[in-house]
Amino acid sequence: MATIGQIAAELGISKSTVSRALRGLPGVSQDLIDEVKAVAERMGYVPSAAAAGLTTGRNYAVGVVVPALTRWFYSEVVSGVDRALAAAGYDVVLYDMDRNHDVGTRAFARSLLRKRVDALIVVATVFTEHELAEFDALEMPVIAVGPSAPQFRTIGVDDHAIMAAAMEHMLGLGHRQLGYVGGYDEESLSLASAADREHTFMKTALAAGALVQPEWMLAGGYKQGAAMRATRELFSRDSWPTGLVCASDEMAMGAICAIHAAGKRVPEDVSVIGIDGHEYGADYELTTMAQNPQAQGEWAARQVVAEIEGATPVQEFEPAPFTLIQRGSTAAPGR
Amino acid sequence: MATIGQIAAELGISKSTVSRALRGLPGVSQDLIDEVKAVAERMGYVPSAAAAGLTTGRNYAVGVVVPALTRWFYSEVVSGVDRALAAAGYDVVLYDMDRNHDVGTRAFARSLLRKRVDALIVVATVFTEHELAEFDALEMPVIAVGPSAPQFRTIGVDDHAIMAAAMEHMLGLGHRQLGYVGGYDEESLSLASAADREHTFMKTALAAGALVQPEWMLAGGYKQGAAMRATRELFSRDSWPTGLVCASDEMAMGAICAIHAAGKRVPEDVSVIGIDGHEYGADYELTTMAQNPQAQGEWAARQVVAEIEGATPVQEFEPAPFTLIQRGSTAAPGR
DNA sequence: GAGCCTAACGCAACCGTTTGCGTTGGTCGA
DNA sequence: TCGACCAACGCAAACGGTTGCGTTAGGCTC
Repeated sequence: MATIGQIAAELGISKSTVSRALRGLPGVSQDLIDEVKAVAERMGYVPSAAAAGLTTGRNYAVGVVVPALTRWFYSEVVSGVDRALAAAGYDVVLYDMDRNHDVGTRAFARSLLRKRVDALIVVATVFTEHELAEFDALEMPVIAVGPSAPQFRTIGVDDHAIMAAAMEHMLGLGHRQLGYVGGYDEESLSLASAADREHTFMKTALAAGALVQPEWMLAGGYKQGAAMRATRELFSRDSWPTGLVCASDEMAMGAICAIHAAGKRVPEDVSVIGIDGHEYGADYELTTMAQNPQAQGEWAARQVVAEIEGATPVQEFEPAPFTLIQRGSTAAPGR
Repeated sequence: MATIGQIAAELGISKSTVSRALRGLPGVSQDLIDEVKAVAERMGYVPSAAAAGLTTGRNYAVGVVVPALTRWFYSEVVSGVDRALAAAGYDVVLYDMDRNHDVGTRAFARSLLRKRVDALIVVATVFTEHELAEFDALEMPVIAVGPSAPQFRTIGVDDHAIMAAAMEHMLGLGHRQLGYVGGYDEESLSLASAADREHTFMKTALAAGALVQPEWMLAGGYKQGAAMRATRELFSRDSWPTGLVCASDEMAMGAICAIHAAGKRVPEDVSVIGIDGHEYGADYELTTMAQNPQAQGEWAARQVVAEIEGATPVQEFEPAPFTLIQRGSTAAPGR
């Protein structure tokens, strides 16, 4: 509860000296520094970010905009952002859009319009022209995580490439009858990722001469439960693919559950591959093309801090790495 | 980028009048109000929360401390907190402990020590005596979500009661051979919830004369994958229970998957009940004792805002409601 | 028409820190 | 011995709002 002024009065010195001593700036003798710090500790001094920010113009806080915090990918990204930002001494101010697609009324109506943050990290969000103009007006660094956003520096996986790699694995194993579990997550604010993955699946499958029935294209909404339902229905019919390519690990695990429920075996009867690198995948013996959302969040956080501290922003797409984790859910087709 | 002073200069009036006009305070004619607002809009005025907070002492922000943002329960709570806080005009400053059990070095080293937030919401976290003393020193409202914390106003489900209710359902169906999927989540900062649920399971089962083999007590770590593994192992043996009580829905869904993989049927061969009310439960036909973490978060947020705005804090436990959602995963035992 | 009231606005101090610049006293080199 | 120089510290003006109080002018009452 004590202020710098009170510490100064207590010691009979000036506020400026206290301020410098506390921050380790030159111009204060070591003896005085020790003394000031001791008194500050004793008086329970707590610096005011508001007051400091007033003069310096820096808040040591960055805003994080996320479509729906409860979804796996987004929470992983935020977790990574938080970790890296904490290490750099910054706070994270959270904006969960939470099914509210109107970015403008949410994010802007709140602390963006109150100069509370030094920068912004937006996760998998698309913006209108108007909103982009507002961003410009705010004149703060903006970094995007997810599908490439041409307006900002973006980090994310190349959805075409990661799907192509997954297909390469399946086709390499000999699968030529492929199903797809994908669809669109209505809570996401960007459909680009889902569209790209589905597109590349189709293109790659057809190029390899694989058989893809229209009824093998399943809409799982990027959710485990929905994927399980859809897959269960697929295997209640009289024809099914030898391999199932899932646009996310959550859906893949749902699919595996449905396949078991249908009395079939993985991978003997049907192979399953996912995309994401979900924590639970190991227990499900799930083969997957793993990306690392936390690392992407950390990268974005470091980048944003660098820009705040003067680095010149580069406006290009930073492709996040992905790697095949081969486990027990994929094998050569049995028949 | 404009300030109040610049607006005042532009109009040839005083800063105080601009301030009052912008906030709709009395003492300004309607004509002037309109004029000020128009000029503010035109000049792209953005209020500074730091400057306002300096004089008022209010930040319109509350800190949220969470053990691990990526876990279902916590992300749901935070989502609810964010929604309610946004509605009240407050920002949320996030502190993800993220496997870092040392609350002191994380939360306190950051903006708590910089007076950035008006209050604190702590989710399922235990504190040391020292940390509690620090909280007291900060003199700000603190609300807890999760297991009852005697030091704070707490909202959460009564873990004994919710497990007892789940057991009542299973015992009522006639199950007398019960397995348990629980264990401890090593990422949680509080073991009380898991311990209470397991304790009540045991007590209730024994009181009803149910058979519980030691090897039917499964350690799922509150995670879906681990629960699946443990359950798979259980059903690879030669004796198994007729009903499986799971301490969380995630584990229950993992268990269902394992049961299917073992070639058994739900609920014909084994009934499964979960606790939580997870979104995916419906697709899994999962019977569950549903709680509502988002609603708990919202309640905590509203409570904290009330206390910030002067309400006298009441230091008692607020039991969160729960309700049985009966679906297809439970039935009377077949044999 | 004098006195009073009130709406509408200005003045200036204040919130807690930071920072450029001015002021000391002492050390050092020539 | 005398500037020169520097380390160590103080002064005071910002930063951008908020707020208590003072002032003014017009309208009202009796």
